[in-house]
Amino acid sequence: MARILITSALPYINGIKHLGNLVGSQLPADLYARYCRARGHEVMFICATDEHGTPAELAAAKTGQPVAEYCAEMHGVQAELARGFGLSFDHFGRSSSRRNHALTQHFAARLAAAGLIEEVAEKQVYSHADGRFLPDRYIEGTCPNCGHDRARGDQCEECTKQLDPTDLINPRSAISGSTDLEVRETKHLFLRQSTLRDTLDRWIDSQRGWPVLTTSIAKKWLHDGDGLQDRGITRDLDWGVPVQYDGAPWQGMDGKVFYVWFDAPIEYIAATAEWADAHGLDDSAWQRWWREDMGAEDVRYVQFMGKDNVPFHTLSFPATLIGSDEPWKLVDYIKSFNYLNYDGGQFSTSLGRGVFMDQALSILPADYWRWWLLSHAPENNDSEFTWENFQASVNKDLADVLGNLVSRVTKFCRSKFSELVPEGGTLGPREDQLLADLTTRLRAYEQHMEAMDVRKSASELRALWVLGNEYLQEAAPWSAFKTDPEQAAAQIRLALNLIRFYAVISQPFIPDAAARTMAAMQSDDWSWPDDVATALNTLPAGHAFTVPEVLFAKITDDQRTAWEAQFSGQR
RNA sequence: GGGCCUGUAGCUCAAUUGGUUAGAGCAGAGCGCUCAUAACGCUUUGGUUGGGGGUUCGAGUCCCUCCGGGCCUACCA
Repeated sequence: MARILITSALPYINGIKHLGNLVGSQLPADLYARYCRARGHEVMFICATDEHGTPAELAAAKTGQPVAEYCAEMHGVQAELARGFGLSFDHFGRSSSRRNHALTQHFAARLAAAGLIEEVAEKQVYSHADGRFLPDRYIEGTCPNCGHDRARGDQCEECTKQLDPTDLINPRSAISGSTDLEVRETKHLFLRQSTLRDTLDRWIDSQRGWPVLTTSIAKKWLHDGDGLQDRGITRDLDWGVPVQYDGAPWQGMDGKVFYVWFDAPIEYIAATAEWADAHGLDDSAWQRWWREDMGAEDVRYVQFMGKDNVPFHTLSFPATLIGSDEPWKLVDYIKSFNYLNYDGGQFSTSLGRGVFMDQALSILPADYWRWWLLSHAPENNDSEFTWENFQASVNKDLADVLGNLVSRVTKFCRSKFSELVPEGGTLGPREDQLLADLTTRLRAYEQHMEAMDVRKSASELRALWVLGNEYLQEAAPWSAFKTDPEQAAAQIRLALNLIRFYAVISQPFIPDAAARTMAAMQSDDWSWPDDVATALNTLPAGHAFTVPEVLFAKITDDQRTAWEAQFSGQR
């Protein structure tokens, strides 16, 4: 039994996430967490909402709520949706928690003590009308290069030229439209991560088997141009972790907060502390996951994230942990994902294009989404959601191959025998062959799951389901029943056990259907089938079961067409 | 501009890292079965691996070049 720490990239607080966000981090992390638990490992699966930053403040302002209230509400919404999708977090925390405030300030102090914090005076654009400093992208104006009149302060989207806000002609606030802007000097803290470049480089080199996507992004940032740049880790905002606090090793930072990308990863640790608090445990309970001097030396730590998050997890966060000069647990494996597109374009929150988590659950059960998203996870490339593909995959895989198998076996048994596992008969070479095939494929499935090869795991699982249909076709208990009912009884007894077996191994992908199946088999034996023959003897003759409701209703053409229209944009 | 990823059957993807005749699922065609959600099984059609050139006994895989798609480029998170 191993101890496995799993974190999913934190979903940002400003709204409901779409399916692309879900499949890029939380969902595959959940798959892995469920699998590890099923194998008997001790798992700590952590996620949280990322609540700080300008977008959160603006989103709150839009609703007219105080930002703290807005975040609390949205956290509740996201937590509910996570439950709806069956995301089995041990704790779903908040980066605005007291724990994160304390830890973020702790790390900042440690980094300062190690000489890794530098005060830098910068010039930034201040908007009088908005009463705030504006991040570059929140300043709009005319591009000096191509004349596009909606160029942003960081880059012109029309000609892709990178800009400085002061380059813009007729700059204005993207928030209010105000042109009453002023360049002001403001003091910020920088993390001197450039001094850790070689350390980080060696650390990344020492990792084996990380996805190319992960290492290539990290290497780019380490070696591109002048190499790894120092980063500002504070901002002129109200909502966040205060930079000036009791015991802070600097002065004059009042009214500033730490930048989200400094405090968000620290929330992985803080959320584990929140978990301990929520369970009435003391600090040692979370420290044994995070401190190598307090029991975390045998922990394997795996992170899941979309590719946009890679630089922060390969460089900034490790720099924070290493720079603290305390024995914090570093990540062992970073599983990163490409993007999921929607029907020929990108998901768009602003245009309401694509399917969002709340909408998804309102039209179909979570398992449908989980199965499609995971079996099409964008591991090697960006992938694409189309309704046609969704309908075809879900109907074939879930309804026909798995759902119908459960249906045909249980109904056959009910009509020819009873709602009890039938007794009598013996198993023969055909059954031995099935056990051998199941074992081979199950071992392959386990290997893919352990390697976090999501798509391959899905296709192997599906192949395991297919073995059941192949066996039934060959054994043909409906024929055997006419001449040798005992033979049919033995076959169906095996098939009923196979259904429970499928519930166990499918649970990481489709937990709801697995639970319903297990309930129908009137069992609660979720133990992993280390030995297939033993697993297929779990339900003895005479054991009662029920015929479950249709496990997966098919998606009709009418539904597909309607949804296609409904989600095409303009939410 | 620079960097990275990518292009394989109508569609979605594999191919043990250079090794026999490029494989699966879906869709299509044919046959079988009748327990089942018109479900299942078997067989089968379908490929100049984006184009061109090169290295090699051997290239989907390595190199060059051209074409297409995507991402990143540090103040969105």
